[in-house]
Amino acid sequence: MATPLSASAPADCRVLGLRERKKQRTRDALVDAAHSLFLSQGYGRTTVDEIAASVDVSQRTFFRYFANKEEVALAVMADAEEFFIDCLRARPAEENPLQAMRAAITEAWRTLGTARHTGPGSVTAALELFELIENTPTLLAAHLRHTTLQEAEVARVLAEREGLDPEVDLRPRLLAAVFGAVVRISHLSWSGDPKAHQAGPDGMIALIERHFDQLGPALAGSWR
Amino acid sequence: MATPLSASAPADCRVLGLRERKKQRTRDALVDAAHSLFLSQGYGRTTVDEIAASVDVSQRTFFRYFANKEEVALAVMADAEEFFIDCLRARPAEENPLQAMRAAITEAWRTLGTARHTGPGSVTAALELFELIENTPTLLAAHLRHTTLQEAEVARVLAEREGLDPEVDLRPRLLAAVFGAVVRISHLSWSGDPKAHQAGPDGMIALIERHFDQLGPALAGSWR
DNA sequence: TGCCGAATGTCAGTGGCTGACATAATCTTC
DNA sequence: GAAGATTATGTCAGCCACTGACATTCGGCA
Repeated sequence: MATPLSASAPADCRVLGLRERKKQRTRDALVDAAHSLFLSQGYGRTTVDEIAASVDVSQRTFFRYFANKEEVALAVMADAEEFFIDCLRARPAEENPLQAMRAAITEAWRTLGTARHTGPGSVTAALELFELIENTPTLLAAHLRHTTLQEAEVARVLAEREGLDPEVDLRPRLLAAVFGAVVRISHLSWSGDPKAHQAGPDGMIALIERHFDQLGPALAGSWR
Repeated sequence: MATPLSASAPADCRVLGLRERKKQRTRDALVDAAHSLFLSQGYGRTTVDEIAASVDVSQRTFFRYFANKEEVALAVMADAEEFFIDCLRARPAEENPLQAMRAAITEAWRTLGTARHTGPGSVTAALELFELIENTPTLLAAHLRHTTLQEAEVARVLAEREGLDPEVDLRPRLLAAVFGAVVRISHLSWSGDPKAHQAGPDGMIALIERHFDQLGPALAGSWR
């Protein structure tokens, strides 16, 4: 379902009607305009009117595309998360849950990394978003909430892979939540470490791997 | 520092001046009024004006006590979380990190459970809040954000206990985040299970323990 | 008692967000 | 290709969360 990152899909432009294409274009334009405004002036000092005006649509139209101001900022992230879930679903059944999750997230990052290297909707642009989100309380809150919703979906996928009922067995939801926590801490480390930014997606993958490797030791009885 | 739950501290009323006591009273009144309004009408259908009016205070005053509408709803939770951190700090140094965390949270729940059984600010009232938070997107988002801030503090405490630098060693932040995830899933299970509500704090403790016990199995290679 | 500072009230204004209705653009069907 | 059904958009009015500025009142204290 989800294409790598939100911006206009190159294919299937012909099959969709004019109406759908137009909608996609204004949506993308809104996301791009919002991003550049947010990154240059900051989230709080950017009004919805500004965003709408810079795409020549009314404020009312903006709110027909996005439920609120946060959503336009998190749209790219949301697509990336959905893409991760698609990757997870596609993992072979032989892999155990933890293996599948780790494989899915590195695969997701690598795919997104090769898809587009520049411009709005690129990985580097998406990475800039992390800083913005982390430094904007409202955005961080909205992002965390969205993440927990995705975790519920991840838990469902895991339960299905293993033929379990997620209402009864605690492990799917537990693993999904722990996985989410590890990824989040990795993102946090990433945005606190300028060196990691150069490496692009690979740097992020390496960071996530390091954190996963420390998961066992962190939960071990003694840290000595 | 933190007293068990927010409502008026019984002691030290005499030492504080009239001014401070009055402030504490209006603050508590605002929290109580907000809670009963939120629980009866819902969060979204309650205006700040209503809350302020039912305590005979101007809207402007409300916003001098609470930065926003969410804060008044989460005030009790925030105090409880801070109390947990105090419990964690007080754990003996011999305990390993995971032991200390588990001990601290059961201790926190037990203390809060025995402190007050009825009325606003009681544990049962606090438990009702979980449902409200979980069913109110805005509140859930704000709560999750606040939780991650607390996790940073937890990570600092853990690092200090073990004489580590939380900037270098990944384990403190990792364990704090995983712990937060486990507690959150427990809260979620709790609010989805009416049976658990009867047992009060003990029911919650039992749920958290069960989830912790499943943490190892969830992270194990195979689930078969 | 009288002064200082802190808490509160009032007021005006900004900005996010929504419902209702009218208009204009696309899609459909003949 | 025109009529009519859908759907996207604009406009307008309004609610509500939140803020700055200024005036007023109240508690602390000499």
